[in-house]
Amino acid sequence: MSSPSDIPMAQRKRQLVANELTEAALQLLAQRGFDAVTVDEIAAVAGVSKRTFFRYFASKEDVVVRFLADMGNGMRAELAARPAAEPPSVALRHTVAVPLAACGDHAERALPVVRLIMRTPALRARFLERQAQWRDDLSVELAARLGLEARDGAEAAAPAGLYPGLAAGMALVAFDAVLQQWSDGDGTADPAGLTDSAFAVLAASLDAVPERVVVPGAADQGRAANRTA
Amino acid sequence: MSSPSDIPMAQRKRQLVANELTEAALQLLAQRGFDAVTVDEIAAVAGVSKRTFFRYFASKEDVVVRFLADMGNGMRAELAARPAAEPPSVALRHTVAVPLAACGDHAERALPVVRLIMRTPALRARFLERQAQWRDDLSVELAARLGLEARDGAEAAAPAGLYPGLAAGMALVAFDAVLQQWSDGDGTADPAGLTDSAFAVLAASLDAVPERVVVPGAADQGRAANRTA
DNA sequence: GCCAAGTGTGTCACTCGGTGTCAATGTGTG
DNA sequence: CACACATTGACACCGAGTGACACACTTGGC
Repeated sequence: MSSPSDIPMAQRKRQLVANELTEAALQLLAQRGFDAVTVDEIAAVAGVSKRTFFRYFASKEDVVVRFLADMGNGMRAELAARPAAEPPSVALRHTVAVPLAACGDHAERALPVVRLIMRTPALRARFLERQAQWRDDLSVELAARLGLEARDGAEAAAPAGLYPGLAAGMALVAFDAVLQQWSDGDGTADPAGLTDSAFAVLAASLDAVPERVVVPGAADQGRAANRTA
Repeated sequence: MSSPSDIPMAQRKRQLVANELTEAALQLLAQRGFDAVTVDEIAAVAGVSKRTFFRYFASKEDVVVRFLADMGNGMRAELAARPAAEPPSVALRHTVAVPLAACGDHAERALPVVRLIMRTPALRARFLERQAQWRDDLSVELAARLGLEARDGAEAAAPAGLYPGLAAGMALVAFDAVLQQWSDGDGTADPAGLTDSAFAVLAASLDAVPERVVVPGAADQGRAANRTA
């Protein structure tokens, strides 16, 4: 970037190639299956070389998973933006509900991709790995939100240190369960409704925040759990 | 196997090669990292050819993940063996506690492997994929245990249909969190204690079984949740 | 002892995912 | 026009994984 004016130009060209590549990839992969399509084919359809494909995507899985990757970024931002007064169950429910709702709204495009991911082992594995990353992100966001500052150096193994990770994990279990139900069906199921149902099950544990935490919205912050210091 | 008498013979030879292979693999991989070791090297150390390696393991990841794979089988069996009177939180806690305790007992061998898996993206991904499989297994086992028979044909998206998957998922979130904490530390942490702490957080939701389920052991199964049918 | 049949293994050749390198091209700046 | 910089294609290369074939080795029957 030698000058400010070529940023928009080169940037747009880059974006255009990326779109072309994802378009070709999703088309071919959804149609013929993940293993039956080579990277060379995808690149050829997009009009570029194999080498260029790998300059845009880290792996063959990446093209597909990236398509849903924005979800993760959106989630962390969404959680950070939720009012501090909300109990964890509500804040986390909205956090996962946003990308899920996006899926439901663009079912025509999202459903085939989600289905492809869910039933292709290699893609499912990469997707779960990404979810684990989201879990860590949500975990620190949640800890900060609740005033449970994780001391970076000494990571205490106390229950209070376990809660954020567990809560974030639970939220993502719900996320995954909804996605699975939705992709198993014919797309007519409502992700929002499924999300509400799932969080109705999880809410009890989500709002039982350990330690000295104040959760204004919750009627009673039972400091129940705290054994095995 | 042309005769019954060669089953023990050939079988033992097979087992011996498999052991040799895993031994060599774990040794090399834990020492030099996953990407820095080729399958040819592993096979050479074990005294066989690359081709033979792939006759025993489906992939390079498989050698490592298989080492912890028995966990999954053990879990389903353990859950099935728990007394029916136990509330889900207790039954599931024991279910995941068994393999976790096994890790703690054989820390010398298990810790390096767990560490390798947890911090190698490719291995972590495959491990999570396997956990997803366990989740499905535990889910059906749990449904059977609670009398929530999943009609195979028509998979209803009702809350009652969501619960088993969520509960199993929560148990595995705890499992994963404990494993992560344990592998991050120096191995002196007690998996059993961590497991108890984790389930103390999750218990409230785990025992809130929706619908007409009877959980004898639980003093109070708040059937709070059940909105948005 | 010899000869099937079956199984495990090594070798070779090959495909495909993924990476490093370099030369060519294009684009914006002085 | 000359210069720097970014992007690309072409090529070579490595490693994972697979298919095919030939060569052992074991086992059982004659």
